[in-house]
Amino acid sequence: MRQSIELMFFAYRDFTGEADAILAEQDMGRAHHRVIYFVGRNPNIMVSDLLGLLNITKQSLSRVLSRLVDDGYINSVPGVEDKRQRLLSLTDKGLALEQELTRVQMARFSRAYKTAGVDSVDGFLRVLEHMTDRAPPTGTTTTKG
Amino acid sequence: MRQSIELMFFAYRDFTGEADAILAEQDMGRAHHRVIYFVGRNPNIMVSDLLGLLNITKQSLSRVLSRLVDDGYINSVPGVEDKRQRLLSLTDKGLALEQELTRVQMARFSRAYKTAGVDSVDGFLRVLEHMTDRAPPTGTTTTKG
DNA sequence: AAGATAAGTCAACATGGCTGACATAAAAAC
DNA sequence: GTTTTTATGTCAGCCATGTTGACTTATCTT
Repeated sequence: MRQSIELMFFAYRDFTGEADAILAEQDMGRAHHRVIYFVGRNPNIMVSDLLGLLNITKQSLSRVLSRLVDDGYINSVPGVEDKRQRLLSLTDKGLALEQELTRVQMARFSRAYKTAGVDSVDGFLRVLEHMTDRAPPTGTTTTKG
Repeated sequence: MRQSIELMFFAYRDFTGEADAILAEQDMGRAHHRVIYFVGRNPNIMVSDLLGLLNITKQSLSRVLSRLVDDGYINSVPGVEDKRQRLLSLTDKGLALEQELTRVQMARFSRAYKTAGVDSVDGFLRVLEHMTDRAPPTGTTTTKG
């Protein structure tokens, strides 16, 4: 049980470590990564929805997002139905970075999945889902009902 | 695969969230928690070993550790064999806080383990172990060799 | 005696959270 | 059509926690 807590700490630290190193090369941090990642996963997301996903204040987001837009990683276009909104999406440059970052993290998962044995994956994902406060997506890793 | 990355992010955030709230009541942060936790797990650990575990600089640790010693959460006593060392251990007060924090995190794991199904636990731990850069402790969650 | 090690300190800096206050444009409500 | 609410952005400052570099002290090792 205590072992679980400890593993969670080390696993997360190492999980984010590689991506952090790549980001550091472009003078970016984990915050930039999260924005790039969630915009990539949710194309044309509006700012307030992104805030909700990230669970941070708009002032915090602003510092990071402005930089990403200025540097051409993210497009910000006014909504057509509601012109107050800024709809966010990755540029080609942003997509490239997102993929590079995702690649190293996926590689870590692949390696862990392989060495732990594929039988372990289902259980891993099931537990992880139930660790969050969010409603677990129903019918996802349900190999067994 | 991408889902794994996302789950990892949310699971860790929510995993630390409850403890963060308790710590905030005593005007402490996650850094204090980590120190309390690892000192609790490694009684009479010396400072440089703790630094190695936490992977931070002594200057970073100093701010947090000084406070914990001053406020009576942690004992710091010179080593008997090597008087340069400061051996760290939890006081009763420190132990009480550590247990309170660990309790909420263990509760989250219990809940997740229960709802995900006990069959999932072994796989979860196996994968988590292999996610880290550290040599996975051999023979731990090995239900199946 | 000289050098290495364990620990601590001072100073300065970066990142990424936070609050509060305020501005603007557009939509919604009346 | 005026008012209010909403979506966004911005300025200013605070806090926690990480960093580097330089230097001190005590103690152990050689």
